[in-house]
Amino acid sequence: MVVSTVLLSQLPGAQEKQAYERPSLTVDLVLFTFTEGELRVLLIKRRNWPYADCWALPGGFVGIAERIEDAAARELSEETGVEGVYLEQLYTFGEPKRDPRGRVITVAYFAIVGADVRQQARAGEETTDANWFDVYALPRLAFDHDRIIHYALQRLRYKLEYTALGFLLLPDEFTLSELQQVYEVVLQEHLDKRNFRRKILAQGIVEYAGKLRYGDHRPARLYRFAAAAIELESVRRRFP
Amino acid sequence: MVVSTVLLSQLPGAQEKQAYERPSLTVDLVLFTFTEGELRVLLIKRRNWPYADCWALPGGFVGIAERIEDAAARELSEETGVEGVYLEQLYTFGEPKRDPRGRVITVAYFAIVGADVRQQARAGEETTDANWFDVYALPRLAFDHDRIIHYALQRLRYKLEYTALGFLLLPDEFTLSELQQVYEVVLQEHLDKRNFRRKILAQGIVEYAGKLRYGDHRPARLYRFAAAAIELESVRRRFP
DNA sequence: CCAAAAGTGTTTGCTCTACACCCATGG
DNA sequence: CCATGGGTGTAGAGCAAACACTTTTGG
Repeated sequence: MVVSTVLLSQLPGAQEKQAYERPSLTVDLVLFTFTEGELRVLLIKRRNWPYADCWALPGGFVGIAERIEDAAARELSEETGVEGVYLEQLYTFGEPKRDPRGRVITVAYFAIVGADVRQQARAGEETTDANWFDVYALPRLAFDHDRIIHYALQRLRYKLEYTALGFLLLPDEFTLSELQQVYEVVLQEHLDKRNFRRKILAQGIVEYAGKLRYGDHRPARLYRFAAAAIELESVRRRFP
Repeated sequence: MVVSTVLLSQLPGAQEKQAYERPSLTVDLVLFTFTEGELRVLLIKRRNWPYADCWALPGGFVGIAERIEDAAARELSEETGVEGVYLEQLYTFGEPKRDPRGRVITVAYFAIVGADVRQQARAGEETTDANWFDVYALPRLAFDHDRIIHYALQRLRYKLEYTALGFLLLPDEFTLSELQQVYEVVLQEHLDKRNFRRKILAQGIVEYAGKLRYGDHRPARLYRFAAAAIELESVRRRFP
C-alpha cells in the first residue's frame, strides 16, 4: 500500500531505550485442510472472556524465551495433536484495539494438513471443542480473526498458483479428480479436465501409486506426489 | 518450512491470561532505491549500546497505542524526511537472543523510494549519519539486520517478477535502458534489450513523456509510468 | 443397460526466445 | 568521423486454451 501523507510526527517519537510500554505477543494459526469437497479451517470455541463462546483461531501467548515459530508449532501440537506439518509465517496483526485485554500483537501462521493427518488430530483434542469449518461459511469470529483468515485464504490461492502446496491439502494418495477439485474450490474457478491432467502430469510432481480406488463407478487411479516437489516454486513472470 | 517433530510439549504452555512476560516491539525498515547503477539500502550509524558505531536499519520502538504500520511510517519520516512512499510489511523477526537488551520482536517493513524523493531525504537527516549502501557490498550490520535485508532482497526480486514495483525505484521520468538496468541489477541476470522493451511497452504500464534526455550520445526517450499499474499483479501460473 | 465419473488427443493461436544492424548525438 | 549508447523486427519453438467422445464400473 501507499502510506497516506498525514502528519505522523506528533506521535510518541523515538527517544531512547526501555521506557516503552510493552505489548503482549501471541500467535494464531490458520490451519487448512480439504474434505468432502470443501476447503476447511480449524476453529476452537473460546471459553473465557473476551469473546467467550465465540469461535476463534487456535493460538496463544508466546513464552518470553520461546521462538515465535516454536510457539506456533507448540499451539498446533497442543490444540490438535498434529506435528510435522507445513507451517509458515503469514502476517503480523497489531491494531491497537484488536483485543480488549490491552495491546496484543499477534503473529499469524498459515498451516496445511492433509486428510490423513487430520484424523489423528481428533486424539489431540483435550479441552475446548474444535471444529472444521468450510472457509466459505464461517461463523462469527473472535477478534480480527475473520480478517486473518481472509488474508490466509489469499495467500493460499496465491501459493496454489505457483507452488505445489495444493497437494498437502489431500491425503497421501488421491485421484486427479480430487486434486482438480482442490484447485477449483480454492481458486473458485472452473478448470478443464484434460488440460489440468496434462499440466499436472507434465510437471512430474505426482506419481502413479499403482492402485485404483473403487467407488460408485469407474475406478480411479491413485497418485501420490513426489515429495521433492513440495517447495518447488515456479513462475513464468510477466514483468519485465 | 516443515516443523521438526521434536517434543515441544514441555514448553510454557497455554494456561491463561496475563501472567506472560512481554517482549518489546520495534519496527525496522529496509528502504531501497536505485542510483548510479546500484541497488541501494539506507543504513544509519548507531550511537548507543548495543552495537554502537555499527550500521543498522532505520527503525525504533512502537508506541503502545500506535499502529505498527504507523510506527514504520513515522520512523521513515523521522529518519529520512520521506513520506508517501511504498511501504509493506515484510516479516516479523523474533529470535529470543537477537537483541542483547532482552526479548525484542521486530516487525520488518519493506519500502521503496525513487531517486527524486530520495534527494529530499537529505533534509530529513537530523541526528545520526545515514548512508545509502550498495546491497551487494554491505558493511557489518547490527543485530540480525543482514538477515532482514537478505529477506527483503528476496521479496524485492520476487515482486519485480510479477508486479510493476520496479518502477518505483527510479525517478518519475526514466529511460527504458535505466529501467532495464534496474531489472538486471536486482535480478542479477542479463536481459535482452529488444525483448525487454517489447515486453514493457506491451504491458501498457509506461507512457512516453514526450521528452528526450540529452546526454553523452544519442538522446533517449523519457518515459513515466501509468500510476494505475503500480499495484497490478500478474502471474502466468505454473500449477495447475 | 443405464448412470456416473474416469480417462484420453488434436488443433490453433499466442508468447517467448534468440539474434544483428542502423541511428542520433557529442566530442 | 568516431565512439557510444539508443533504437528497431522477424522467424521458429514451445506453451496454453478450447473442445467431445469412449471406457469402466456399480446398481
